[in-house]
Amino acid sequence: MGTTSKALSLLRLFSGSQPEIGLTELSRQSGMNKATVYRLMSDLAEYGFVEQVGADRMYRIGPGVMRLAVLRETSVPLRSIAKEHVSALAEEIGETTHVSQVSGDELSTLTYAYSTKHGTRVTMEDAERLPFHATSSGLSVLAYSNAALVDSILSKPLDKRTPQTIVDPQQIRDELKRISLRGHAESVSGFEQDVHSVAAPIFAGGATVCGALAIAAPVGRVNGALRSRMIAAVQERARMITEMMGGAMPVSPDSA
Amino acid sequence: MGTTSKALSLLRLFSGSQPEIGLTELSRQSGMNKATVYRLMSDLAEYGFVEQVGADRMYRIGPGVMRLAVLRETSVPLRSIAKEHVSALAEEIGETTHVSQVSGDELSTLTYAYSTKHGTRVTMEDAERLPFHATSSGLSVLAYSNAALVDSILSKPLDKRTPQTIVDPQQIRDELKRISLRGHAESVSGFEQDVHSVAAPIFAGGATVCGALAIAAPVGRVNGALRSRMIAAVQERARMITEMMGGAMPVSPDSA
DNA sequence: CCATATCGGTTTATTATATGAACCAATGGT
DNA sequence: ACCATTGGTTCATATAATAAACCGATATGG
Repeated sequence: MGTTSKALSLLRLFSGSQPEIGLTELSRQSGMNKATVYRLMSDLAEYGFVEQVGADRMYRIGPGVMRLAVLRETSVPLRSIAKEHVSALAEEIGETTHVSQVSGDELSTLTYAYSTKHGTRVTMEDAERLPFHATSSGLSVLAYSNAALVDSILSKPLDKRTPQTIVDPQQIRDELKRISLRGHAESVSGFEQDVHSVAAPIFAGGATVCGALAIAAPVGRVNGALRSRMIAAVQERARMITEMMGGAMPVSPDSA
Repeated sequence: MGTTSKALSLLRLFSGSQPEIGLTELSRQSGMNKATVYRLMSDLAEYGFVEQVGADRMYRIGPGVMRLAVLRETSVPLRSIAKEHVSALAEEIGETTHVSQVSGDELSTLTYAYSTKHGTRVTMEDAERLPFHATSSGLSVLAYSNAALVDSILSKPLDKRTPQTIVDPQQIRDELKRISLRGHAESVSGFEQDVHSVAAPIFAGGATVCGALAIAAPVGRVNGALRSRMIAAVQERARMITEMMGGAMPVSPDSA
């Protein structure tokens, strides 16, 4: 594995639930020697990708990534456009909404909004990685992705997150076909027990899928009427986000 | 120069005025061999830091940086807090406002807002690097930075952007002392001809300066009354941003 | 239409950089 | 006082990176 790849892979270890990580723990999680990790993190720090904080000198993501994010949003303003829509959608439907984004073979939460309508709600974690196979967002993205990504995802061991999680590749492929015909994905307890979610894909740069918009609600609150409203609203908002970014809805899957 | 550093230095070549760069041009600007650039960019692309677009396969910043930016904002929400304040301040004062952020020895524009009050305005460029010595933002940051950063910046050749740009290190040091006493910096045509700007520092993580808030207006519109309002407003808003991030105004400079 | 220039991309002998076992100082817990 | 664990460092050895030269494709000018 190349040196640059090793350094970048260290950045992937940070998460919403673990925003700060010490040197020895980074070595443990990455499987790299502590001296190697120290050198790589020093290089990353020099360019602002990480910084050390506190008396125990824990690492966290640094300010240097912000300039790159600003540049990214100049070209593909997914997060800034999505932010407004997830807020409006959360208030319209009264449930948690979120947008996730594809980067290579990873899907991660970009922004989310809670509704104040209920005392309980489905909660989110910043920048959380979502499994493609077990979430409505992931499935709606796969339904419009090229065969290479689908094959890559389905050829790896699929985690059975809940008793309801589908992990048979052929069953997933069949479901992807159905999703591409109806334009949205739906998951009941596939990722988290007792959470019902629906998602629709978002496209950029022509008809390339770049993420998904989803609504998530406790199973007990989702009756037929709410379910219909969720489906219609998530598809309409996803279409609006796509249009605002100058993207286009595709004519068929495997269009990439 | 280490391999990781070479790769990361390539990312610095992207800007608001040059969001897409081809392979050969990257080689030219970086001084590295084209084969080397190709390999390094391939590694960066694998982790989502860059992607290639268009028939000519130009590189641009990729989606992978967004997850890191979300994590960064979880710890230091400077951009999201600043965004609201620069909008409000632009409407309050009627001029262009912006927040910039320090990353190592670089200062770059994080977010900005225009006022709709006038037909002409000072314009900004996304993620633009700002020289410390020639901008009110840069000077207000230096006035509260540790001696190592000040020495580093002032030991390099300073660019005389306009006839009014101060480039004598001793004069700048004297000005930094005055800025730290009054709590704001002011620049008239120091960075751009006929632009008058005032800035105040923003602190995070205790009393560490992390950026600055600035107002910029055409020289001809800045009379005594407007100038006083600009100074008072930028200091008050910078203090509010600092407090919202859990930072603290310092008691004296060189406190880091 | 042809020659030339320029681009993105590739190869591999040679060169440069990275690695990690062993070590150190500091800190916290028993 | 002892032990465990942390962040940080060193340098002989191992590994990866480099870049001159090359290729195919495309665009341009004569």
